[in-house]
Amino acid sequence: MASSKAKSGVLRNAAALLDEMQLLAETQGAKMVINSELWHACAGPLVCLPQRGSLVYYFPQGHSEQVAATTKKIPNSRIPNYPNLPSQLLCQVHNITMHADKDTDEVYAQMTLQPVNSETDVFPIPALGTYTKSKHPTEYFCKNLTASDTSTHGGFSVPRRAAEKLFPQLDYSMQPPNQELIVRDLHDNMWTFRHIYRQPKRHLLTTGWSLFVGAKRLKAGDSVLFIRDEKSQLLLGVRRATRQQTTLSSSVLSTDSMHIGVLAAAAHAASSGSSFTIYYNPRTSPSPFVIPLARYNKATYLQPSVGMRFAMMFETEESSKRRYTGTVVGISDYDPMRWPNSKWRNLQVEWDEHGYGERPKRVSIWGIETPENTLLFPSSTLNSKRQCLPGYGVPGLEIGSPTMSSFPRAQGIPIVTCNIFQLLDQNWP
Amino acid sequence: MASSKAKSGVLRNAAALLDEMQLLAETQGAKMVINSELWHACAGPLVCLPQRGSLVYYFPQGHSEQVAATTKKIPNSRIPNYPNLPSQLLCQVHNITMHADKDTDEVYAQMTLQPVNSETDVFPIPALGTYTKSKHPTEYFCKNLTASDTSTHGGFSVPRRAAEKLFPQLDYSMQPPNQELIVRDLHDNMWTFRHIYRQPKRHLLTTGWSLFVGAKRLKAGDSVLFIRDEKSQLLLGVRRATRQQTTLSSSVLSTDSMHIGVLAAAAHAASSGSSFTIYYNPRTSPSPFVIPLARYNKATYLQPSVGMRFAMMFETEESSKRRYTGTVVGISDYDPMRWPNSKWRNLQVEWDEHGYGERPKRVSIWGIETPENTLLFPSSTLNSKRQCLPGYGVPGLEIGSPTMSSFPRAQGIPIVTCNIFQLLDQNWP
DNA sequence: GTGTAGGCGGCGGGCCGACAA
DNA sequence: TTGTCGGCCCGCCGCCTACAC
Repeated sequence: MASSKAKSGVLRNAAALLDEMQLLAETQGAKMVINSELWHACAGPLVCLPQRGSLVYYFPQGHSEQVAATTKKIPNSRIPNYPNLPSQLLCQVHNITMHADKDTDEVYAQMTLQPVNSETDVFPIPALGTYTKSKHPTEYFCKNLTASDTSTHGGFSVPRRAAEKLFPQLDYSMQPPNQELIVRDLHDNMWTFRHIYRQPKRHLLTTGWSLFVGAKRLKAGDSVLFIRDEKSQLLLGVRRATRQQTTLSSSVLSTDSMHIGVLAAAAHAASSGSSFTIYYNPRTSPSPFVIPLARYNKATYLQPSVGMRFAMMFETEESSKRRYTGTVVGISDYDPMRWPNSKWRNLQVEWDEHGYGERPKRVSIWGIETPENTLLFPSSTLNSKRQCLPGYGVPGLEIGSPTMSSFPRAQGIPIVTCNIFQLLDQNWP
Repeated sequence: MASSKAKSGVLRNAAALLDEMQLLAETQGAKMVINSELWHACAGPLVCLPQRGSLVYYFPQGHSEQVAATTKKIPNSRIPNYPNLPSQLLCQVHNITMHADKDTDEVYAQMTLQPVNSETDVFPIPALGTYTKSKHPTEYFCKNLTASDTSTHGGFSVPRRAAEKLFPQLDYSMQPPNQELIVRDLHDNMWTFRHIYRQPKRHLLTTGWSLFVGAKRLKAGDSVLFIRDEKSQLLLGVRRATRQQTTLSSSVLSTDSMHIGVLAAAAHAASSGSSFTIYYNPRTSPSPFVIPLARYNKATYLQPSVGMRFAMMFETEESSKRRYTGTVVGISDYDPMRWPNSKWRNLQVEWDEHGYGERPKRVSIWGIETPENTLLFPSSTLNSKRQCLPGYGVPGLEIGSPTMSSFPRAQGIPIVTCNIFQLLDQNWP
């Protein structure tokens, strides 16, 4: 909070304005609770958030990677070392909130992290109901917008299965069958679309659609997604094509200062015992850098070894999940000078498949599945269900469930109803 | 520069993308040289930039103020102290470039500052011609947009004197007199407007105007400004109303991290002897925080005292300058805990006039004019002309010059053709 | 089943006056 | 001198059908 002393010296009108803005921001933050399922739908099927009150490891290197990806600048060598900042910092999640950029609808999460010395050094924090639960929608579809979808010339062509699965049933006795859809976005804005079923048999959104495209500044290649949440509300989200993404909004801080700011803030919190605040941008960040302690412990229970086989989840073009397999070919520091003995991306890997969507040459142990970590914790993986921890549970086990089979899956992915061992046997040489 | 080692570990496609973006940004920065006069017109009549190669004092407190004003958040108490970072850091300007935000046209300057130990510890840096000279346009006008100007219904009503002064002469034998204007903006985009002179006698911009309003997303209350530069080119700039300004583009760094990043970057540069990069947003920052050494020395030559009379320049609504007078009522640390003995805003002042546009209750000595500092350096103020250092020279002396009198001045400001002593006598009790 | 293009009707963008402040 | 509004026209937004793949 701003102390009255700090304010007294500032320009009077400026201070008043600041107060007003701050209040406004806080008020909005308080009343504007983002729909969790829609947020996760926009974030992607692999993204999970830690729970409020839970313990996590914070990885400064991963946070730096997110800054680099956001600014599209690799930090130069002028970044100082922070000898007191470990490569992984045990923290309790004091607060976590979901947000979406007012302009771009880009989803992000704000977390306040409190460094702690041990797993027992925690502060009891009441959970906030289901708000921070990472709940992925079970009914949704995501469509990559075509030139026709985004042109001013016409409306939006709704994939048949999507309309049948998500939209209210049409009265097919009408000529032509049509209805008005009212859908809400991440900011709780209402959008109304005319949904019509026309010859040749197809579902279209006409009136209202171009307003939406214009307001969100959608271009061909961007995606829209519709979901039906647990209350059966129809909701609507947006995902930008990776090419455009956020225009690097510098003009405030130099990229060097951003990198320094991220590290210095964590270092200061670690040494002073105070909390610090970070933003996590799931679609910008190359990898998550706030990892639940349980997941970390599970993954690091066994030492990795060169030659070890593993699998890892990736998001497909159609916003579903796809497992790729590979082999660990080396274990070494990613940045030996700055972060010696860090577990961040210390596994050098080779992938069984090449081409179509590059995959990282270095991964962290908690980012992959191995026969070992699955073997040792079968019960916890069975309990993970679709709640959180995707890619760390054993999603292959659930493929046959009604939840998963109810939605079209990516082409070319074998439907596997066996367990993890069979799965690994099938795909691995 | 990014070391090859740093890159080798990153995702391959990500690294390639980053390189590409970096190259692109550098190329654009290199070829896209912003018109200095237009930049200064947009920045305002009081804004001056230090010269490349010159010596300056960098004030971390002022930089923090800019961050606070940008994010509209006052930093909380979690910001660490940087005992090795002095309240003013002597630096050489290694590089300075003018920029404008692609989206908002907001002007800002990027500076690379090299901390130096003394005035003799400098590195010879070739000046870049006139590029970094702070040259304010002599012929310009700035109009606050009305509801009619920005509505889709009509065009733009050009103030008579502006059209006559800046636009090419119309052929008044035509019925009605009209011409096509081609004007360039900060990004070198070309805009064409139909300029027509109609009954009742008035100048209007019609065709093309609404495109411009739409593209720049101008609203009533924003300002447009036309200038004619030294090559007599007609140029066009934009200024947003202070209310909207930049939407705080967080979602990357927490405001705390920004404040920490600013201070830590400067502290690191100071202790390691490396350079650091900052952005200066003249229309957001409450006060400039990179002060030319010469100006600082001139201002601090005499000790300020309680009861001292002074004058200070402010920008008027019409983008001209206006001098306000006041009295020093106290000298004390602005932030005694964090920045003891800092000269930043260490003067508490009272203003002779109240109301209409709040003025700061604390100022820095280099921000004001006193009879003393004028007395001691009369020759340098006479040489300053209209090049740079406005508000620190004695602009009152130039008011009678052809340059100044050639343009309409703000209403209600007495035209003063006397020197600074008479001026002070006139306005002060 | 879905992307794209031609046809064309209607509505609002935008140019002109008029009028008032 | 200049801000705003009524009138009105034509350009293009956007809804339809048609057709290709």
